[in-house]
Order: sequence, then structure tokens, then C-alpha cells
Amino acid sequence: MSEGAGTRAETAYGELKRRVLNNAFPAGAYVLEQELADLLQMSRTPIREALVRLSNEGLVEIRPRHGMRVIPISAADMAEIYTILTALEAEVAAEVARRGLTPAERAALRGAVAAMDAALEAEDLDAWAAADADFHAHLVAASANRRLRSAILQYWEQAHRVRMVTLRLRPKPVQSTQEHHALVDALEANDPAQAAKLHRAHRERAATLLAEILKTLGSPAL
Amino acid sequence: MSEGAGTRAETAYGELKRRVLNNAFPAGAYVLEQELADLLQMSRTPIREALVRLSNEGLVEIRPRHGMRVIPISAADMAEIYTILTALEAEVAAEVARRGLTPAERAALRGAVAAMDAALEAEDLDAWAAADADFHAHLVAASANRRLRSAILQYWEQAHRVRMVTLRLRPKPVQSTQEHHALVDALEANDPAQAAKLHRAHRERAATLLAEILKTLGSPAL
DNA sequence: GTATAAATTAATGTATGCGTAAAGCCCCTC
DNA sequence: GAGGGGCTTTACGCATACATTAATTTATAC
Repeated sequence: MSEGAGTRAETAYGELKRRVLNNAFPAGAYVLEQELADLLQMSRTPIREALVRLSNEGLVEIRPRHGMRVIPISAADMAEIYTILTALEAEVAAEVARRGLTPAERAALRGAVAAMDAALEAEDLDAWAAADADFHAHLVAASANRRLRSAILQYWEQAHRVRMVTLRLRPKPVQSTQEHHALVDALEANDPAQAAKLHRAHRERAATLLAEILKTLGSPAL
Repeated sequence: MSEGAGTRAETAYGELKRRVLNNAFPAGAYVLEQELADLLQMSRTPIREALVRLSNEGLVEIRPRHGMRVIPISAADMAEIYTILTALEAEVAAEVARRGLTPAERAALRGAVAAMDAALEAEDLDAWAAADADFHAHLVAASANRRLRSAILQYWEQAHRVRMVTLRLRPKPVQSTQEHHALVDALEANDPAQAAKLHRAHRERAATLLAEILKTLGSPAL
């Protein structure tokens, strides 16, 4: 069993982040530092450090006498996030296309697309979402730009909760598979412009879709 | 006199950040938490919180028994940062061109370009750098995307120290002015694609230039 | 009943103290 | 002089205590 992290602050960070991403906190509710300290069985000090980090990452909000809460994401927020994700991932696509795919990368990407196909056929939305995440993770991992990778991850995480909630409210993602295949083709063909363009279109379509769903949901902001 | 911030942690954050950006810490040297605490006349607790934030922002590095140091930026780091800045700012340029400039924005941008011209004529590099920063700040401020604004600011800050150091090592920035005028033209003409393209070219040229200077410097990493 | 002021509560921001364990040092061996 | 084992120092990680002050409640006046 891998414990987790050496320091308590890191444990707190990891554990709280996990819970935030899995929507384990009551939506919109404030949680006090002491409650978190009790929950994770440590003093407020490491909890505080973890909260500072999480709030820096835009995942939680600290309100001085009310505690912390998961940042609610509105349709407008989602649009902001997707704009950034789109720009950054398109950059990755271009970079990767420029230098070409290694066989391992190619395999990983094609594998992820295959998994998406399979999940779609099996009507397993969770598996599809996982495969989709996998695809994008592999793509991002192929960038040599460490800062770029970590920035993308950060915005991906901000959007994660919402993606999960809306997963079952959207039409079956059939077109997505096509788009992913085309993107890998462009990457293999060493065509940066095309790769960036395809990826951008892919993301923009997803963003539009999400925006509509969120608008439909009213906007109680997740 | 504006004191600064209410809480000491915020004061520490602001003050330390200011010093980091102004290169007030000996290059490459580690500084202990206690020394910072003495420096700012507070206990280690708020200092720690500030350091956690700064390290999250990629400005400093915390090494457990050695203290904190300003993160050294190599030529490769600079390339990473500029890639991200380029992608994000091009996005802003496109967004702003899409919706058009308000008269105030137009005035601010043209004003900044004029200031760059003047500074160039007066051979005042500091003024030129300030005007350049102004231009980009005004451009970024014109985006409605809060997350995008803050992400750009973050990477801008990471590059700030290096920009200042290299300012006097580069050829006179004559071409820059032209490029800025052209960009404003595209923004006014509501031409998103052209605005993005121009801005991207502008930044990529700057990045190439910087890379060469840094390579020339050897790479002791700033 | 509403509004204002006073009193109370309680969550945070910060200082402090201490145990831990890493880093450095000393001394010894080869 | 290089290597290594044990000792010392000390910076940090964390728990804890407490003052501060915002939030809330109660009291009071109208």
C-alpha cells in the first residue's frame, strides 16, 4: 500500500483534492478548517497549507469566517476554462505534430480511441469518459513543455466535476471518436497546423455542447 | 500611505513577490524561512503561507532544509513560458478583435505604442520596457476572461526578471513598434484571425531573440 | 414587529514551542 | 586524501495557545 505523501500537508493536499474532484463535499456548502482537521486527523496547520494551495489552483475558495468551499462553476466559468484549455491543448497538438509521434505514443493514442469506440458500443459512459480522459492525458504527456502540461492539467481539473455531472445529460458522443482519429492522423502526418485546427474544433464543439447543457440546467452553478 | 494588505500573510506575499520580481534576492541563493521572518518582522507562519503561494505560482522553490530560492530560469524555461504566453495572448487578441475595441481601450493601446515610440527615440530602454508592459497589460485587461487574464499575468511574472536582465543585451527594439501598430489595426478592424496571427508572430520573434541572448550568455540560468 | 446597539460566540490569523530528521562536522580508518 | 560512521546542530513540520474580530445573538428602544 502506498501511504500517500511524506508530510501531512501533502497528505491533506492530496486527500482534499481527491475529495473536491470527486464531489465529496456538499455542493455550495462551507466547511470549516477545524472540521477538515478532524476529518483528516491532523491539526489545522497542514490543512491550512493544503487549502492555500487548492485555492491557488482555483479549486476551492476560502472565505475568512466561513471556511472553505468548492468553487461553483457556472456556464460562463466553463466557457472561460474551455477557452484556455483549447488554446493550450491546440498548442500541444501543434508541438507534437511538429516533432512526430513515437511508436509508444501512437499506440497509446490509438488505444485510447479504440477504448472510446468500445465503450460507446457497450453504452458505458463512464468507460467512455475514462478513455477520453486517457486520450487527452496521453496527448498532453507527449509535450516536452512541463509548464504547459501542468497548466493544462490544472484547468482540466477545474472542469472535471462539471464534466462528470454533465456526462449523462449529453447526447451520445459519437462524433468525438471520428475527431480523435483525425487528430491522430494529423499528428502522424506531421501536420502541426492541421493538428491544432482539428483539436481546436474538437474542443470548441465540446464547449458549445457543455454550454448548452449548463444553460438548460438553469444556472445554479455546480 | 497604502499599508498593503490586512493580513500579515498577504503582506508577506506581496512583499516577497515584489522582491522576487525585482531581483532583490541573491541569485541562486537559498534563504531560510526564519531570515524572511526577521526581514519582514513577523513569525514564520505567515511567511510559510506566502512561500507556499509563491511556489505554486512558479516563482520560488522550497527545498525542505535549505530554505527558499528564486527559481532560476534557463533558456529552455524561457521557451516554455513564451510558448504559453504566446498561445494565451493570441487568444486574447482574437477575442478582443472579435468584439472590437472600446474608445478607451483603443486610446490606451495607441497611447502605449506612442510611448514606446517616444522612449525609443529618447533611447530610454526602461521607459520602453514600461510602455511595452503597459501595452500588453491593456490588451490583456480587455479580455473578459478572468482566468485567462490571471494565467497570462502569472507567466508574464515568471518571465519578468529575465526580461529585465536581458533588456540591455538586445538590439534596439525598432520592429516591435510596427508590430504593435499593426496589431491594434487588426483589433480595430475586427479581424480575429489576423490579430491572433500578428500577435503570435510578435511573440515568437521576441522569444527567438531572447533565446539567442540567453544562449549567448552561456546558460548559468538566471 | 423592526431597528439599533450591546454582548456573546467562535473561526481565524499568528506566535510559539518542540520533536524529528536531515545536513553538516568530526574524527577515525585506510 | 578519500571514505565512512557516529555525533551535533538546526531548519522545518506540526500541534497548540491565544488575541483578534467578524458573525451572531440578545437586549433594548421605538
